[in-house]
Amino acid sequence: MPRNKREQDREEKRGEIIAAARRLFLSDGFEASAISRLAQAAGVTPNTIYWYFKDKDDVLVAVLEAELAAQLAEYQSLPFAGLAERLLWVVNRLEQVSQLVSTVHARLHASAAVNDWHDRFHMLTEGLLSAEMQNAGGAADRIPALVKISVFTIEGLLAHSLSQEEKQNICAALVGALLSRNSALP
Amino acid sequence: MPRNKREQDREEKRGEIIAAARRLFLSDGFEASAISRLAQAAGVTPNTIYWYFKDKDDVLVAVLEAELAAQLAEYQSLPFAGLAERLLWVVNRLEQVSQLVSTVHARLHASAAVNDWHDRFHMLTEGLLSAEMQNAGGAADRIPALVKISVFTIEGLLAHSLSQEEKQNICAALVGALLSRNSALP
DNA sequence: ACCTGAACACCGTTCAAGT
DNA sequence: ACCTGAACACCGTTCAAGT
Repeated sequence: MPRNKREQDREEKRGEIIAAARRLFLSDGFEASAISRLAQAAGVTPNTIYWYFKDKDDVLVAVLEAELAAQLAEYQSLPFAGLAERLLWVVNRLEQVSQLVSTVHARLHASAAVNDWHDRFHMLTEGLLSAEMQNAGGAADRIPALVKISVFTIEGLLAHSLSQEEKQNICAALVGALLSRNSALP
Repeated sequence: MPRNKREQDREEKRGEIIAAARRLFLSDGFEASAISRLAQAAGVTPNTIYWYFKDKDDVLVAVLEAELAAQLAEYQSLPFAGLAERLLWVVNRLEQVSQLVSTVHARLHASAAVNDWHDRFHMLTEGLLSAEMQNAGGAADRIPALVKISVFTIEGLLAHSLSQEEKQNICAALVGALLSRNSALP
């Protein structure tokens, strides 16, 4: 957090650019959101963006960090503890920012910064899911692979637009597989 | 197939451009393969590409169609019939063109042509996998969701670079879930 | 029908110059 | 420290002109 007026101003301006970028990225997508349009939406000149950010992918990472921080705060204070409930909450939240999710996967191979953020995100979320599963009494040795399958299934649900019915069937089948005798989760 | 000399020439030239594009897309990625470089690799002028293809995404779709046709021919004449064996073969083949897989997902939202091809590809492959599962004696009503989870897991394996050990664990867990009592596949 | 040279509009990014 | 105007190199794509 800022330690003086100058830094506070800087953070404010950065925050405005990030907010404008988030809006544009979500509505039009990363590629269709030119730096010039982004600057216009934030009320600055295109090259001003480069005073606050290294490049366009750096703006994306800043948007992702802000979004993650906000969602994580909500997640921590969720009023329910069940695995299935918490999983569904996460999927619903991710669905609202699915445009960002696909952008991350699209920029992964072009930007080291996005790749790093993506790695950290997976470690964090898979750590959380792993903890939830252990909490639910799963056998420790089977959990890592089941976590990956769960995460990949969620990513697949987000990337491919499916009907509500299909989504429910898939979620039910996934939870069924997680809870089956075979996977040693009660 | 071409019906006269003229059409044959046309198909030949098209094929050369497609071959050059496949090479570049796989080694450098779609975005890094500028039309100008693609033209140079094929021995033509940039705007000649536009005589044979509508736009850059149309070149991508042509590459995908050629690749799919080639792989499908091999798949049909596979010497083994086991579900796990055939699944592993598909994953290994997809891994060698994972750059194309991620490109498809990246262009999905920007190009209607790529989106259409992707839809057809999923219908085809999910149809095949569904048939393999029924062949293995799975309960018909549970198959669609399990197919989706399998496909999403494969896509996840391709998109996120994992160690060989992790991949094996995930594949084993997936097959375990497919074959479990719960999923009604013997 | 096929291919080219030259141009167009746009992109992300840089830089010297201002305050 | 912060911001701008102007430019740079590059991109996908188009088009009039040639054969």
